Amino acid sequence: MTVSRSIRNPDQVSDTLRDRIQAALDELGYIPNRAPDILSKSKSHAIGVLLPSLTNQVFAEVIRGVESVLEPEGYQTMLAHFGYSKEVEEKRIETLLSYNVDALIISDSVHTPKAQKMLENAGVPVIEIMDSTSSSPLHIIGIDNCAAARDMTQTMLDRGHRNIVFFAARMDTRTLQKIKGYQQAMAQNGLKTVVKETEKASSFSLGAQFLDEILQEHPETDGIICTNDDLAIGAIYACQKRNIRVPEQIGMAGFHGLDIARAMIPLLATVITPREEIGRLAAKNIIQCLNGHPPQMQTVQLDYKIECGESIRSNK
Amino acid sequence: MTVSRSIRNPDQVSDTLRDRIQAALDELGYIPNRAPDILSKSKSHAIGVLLPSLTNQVFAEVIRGVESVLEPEGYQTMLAHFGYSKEVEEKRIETLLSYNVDALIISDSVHTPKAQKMLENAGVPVIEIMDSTSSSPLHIIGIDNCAAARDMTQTMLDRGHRNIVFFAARMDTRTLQKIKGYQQAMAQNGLKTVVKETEKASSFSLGAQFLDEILQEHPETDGIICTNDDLAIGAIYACQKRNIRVPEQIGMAGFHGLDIARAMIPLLATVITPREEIGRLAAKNIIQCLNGHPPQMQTVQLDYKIECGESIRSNK
DNA sequence: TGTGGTAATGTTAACGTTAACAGAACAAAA
DNA sequence: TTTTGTTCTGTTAACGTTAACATTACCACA
Repeated sequence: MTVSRSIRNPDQVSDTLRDRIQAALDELGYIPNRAPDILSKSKSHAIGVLLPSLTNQVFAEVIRGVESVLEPEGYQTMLAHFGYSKEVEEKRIETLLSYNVDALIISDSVHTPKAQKMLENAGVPVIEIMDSTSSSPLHIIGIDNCAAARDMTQTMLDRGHRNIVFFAARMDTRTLQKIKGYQQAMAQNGLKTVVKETEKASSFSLGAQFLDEILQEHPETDGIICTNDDLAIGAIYACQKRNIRVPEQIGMAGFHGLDIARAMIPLLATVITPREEIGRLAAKNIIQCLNGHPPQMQTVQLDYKIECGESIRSNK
Repeated sequence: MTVSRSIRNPDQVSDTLRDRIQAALDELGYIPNRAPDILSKSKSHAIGVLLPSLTNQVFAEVIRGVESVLEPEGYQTMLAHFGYSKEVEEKRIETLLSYNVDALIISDSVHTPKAQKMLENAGVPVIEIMDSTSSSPLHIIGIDNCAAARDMTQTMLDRGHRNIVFFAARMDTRTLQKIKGYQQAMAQNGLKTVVKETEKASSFSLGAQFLDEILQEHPETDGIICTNDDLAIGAIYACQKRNIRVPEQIGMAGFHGLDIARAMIPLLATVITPREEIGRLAAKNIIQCLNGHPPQMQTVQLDYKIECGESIRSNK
């Protein structure tokens, strides 16, 4: 007990004893064991973060935001990912809870019934991030993907692109929202919609492949809006190989504003999303909840920004 | 006790009781608690993975490799990152061990003395990954970064580039190894070396900035080899802006072979590294150790591949 | 010398699960 | 009926830490 005290409240232990204890700790290379504390208090000082993917740059930046807040507060981040599979997500939720995480950050609103029940009964704060249009009963922090895609589509329409196609991948909730926004904008202008989709992950090569296909299927295409920057960039490269001028012949827009999109030539038109801010805000909310201050608003909607770049036509 | 048994060895419990137990579990939404088991057996079924950064694509792919092996074996991956700071690394090692991870995968050979001691006394398998030339006493899985950089430099020399400069960033062990290899190749050919370096992270924009600077400082430069693909790609964009022809005027080579490097125009010359394989092998070794089969070889050196792409001159 | 107070150190119990052992229930054979 | 064996269910202790309480040591002052 005195050792325990000496570590946590050094001033309650006499100088002599404290020095002896410290010497012993150093000699033994003592590392405190968190398990008993987790067991007796059901508090692990770890926050579970459940994301679809880690290789996706977007989520990597969310993580950075989360950790930038949690780390100074002394919380450990416990990451898990489920590869866009609801069944895997269910298992991951159970695993994270079985480790007694103090809170959960999740990134989708649709779950298996069992997962849903676990989240409701978890007894710890749960925050959903990414899409603010989610119908989830949880506290939500994200952007309006539908409106963002609608805005970007309208921007392209305003600049003279008409036969705009949507490149989708990984048909998750957010991509579906973006498609919805694209369709709304097109419908408002009385235009037909074409969506290329796949369950595969978005990538540069997929963008190139989609471009080749769309030229066959819809040679009239003069604009493309993509669910992710990498698709758009891959498609631009494919255009360059075929000597198709961007944006004169085909306009190209991405989503997220990754580092490369803002460095490449032509500068990519894209929707800049506050990924790191989403992570930071989610983490701040978690901390507040854990300190007994539940959030007032159920949904926090963050702003996105349409960046026109050089890959769509310029304003008349 | 019967409930515990019913979950772990259902056939040792009578049908009636098992059904009653199952019904109760379902109704309660029971989630097993791992803490007591961790406490009494010091086994958490979690493996700690300590990386410098998560946002770096390279490490994201290492993680994917690790998880592809650990997950089917029923192990949870516990990720931590230390932003290239030895002090933060020390804290992270302590945290991971305090959670009773069953093994550790780390990614650097230089540690604070305290961290070193913790690793030695951890009592769990520790594997170091990434650089096979490491002087670490641990089991190592990685590639020979020095030889890879030497090979790439020699390849550029063979193809007529002479005034080759090295773009470095984030001066970690691996980057230092690459610089060494570059210097060896240049020295063998009696050529002078120039290294641009910074403690900042590599990025597209840093590559562009470095290019602008090197044109001022060393206008004779006709080749650049970069510690990471993003630097090289950023530098290529900067060349395009200045109407410098790649590879005719300046040859450009990257490192790692990221997805974009293999899709862009011109195709980037790069060293393709087996990042996912490193992760997979490390995880497999961990599993073996935990099953009581310590690895025979201390160091496993994996192959890299020089990919010439279109950003260095073609063979005479 | 004792008294009172404070500073320092010690004791106990609790957390949830499971290994190891103990006991009960039941069936079949003597 | 008792015995023997088998199947099922129950009891106990242990894991390492710390909150809460209990005790001891020490010092100052009368």
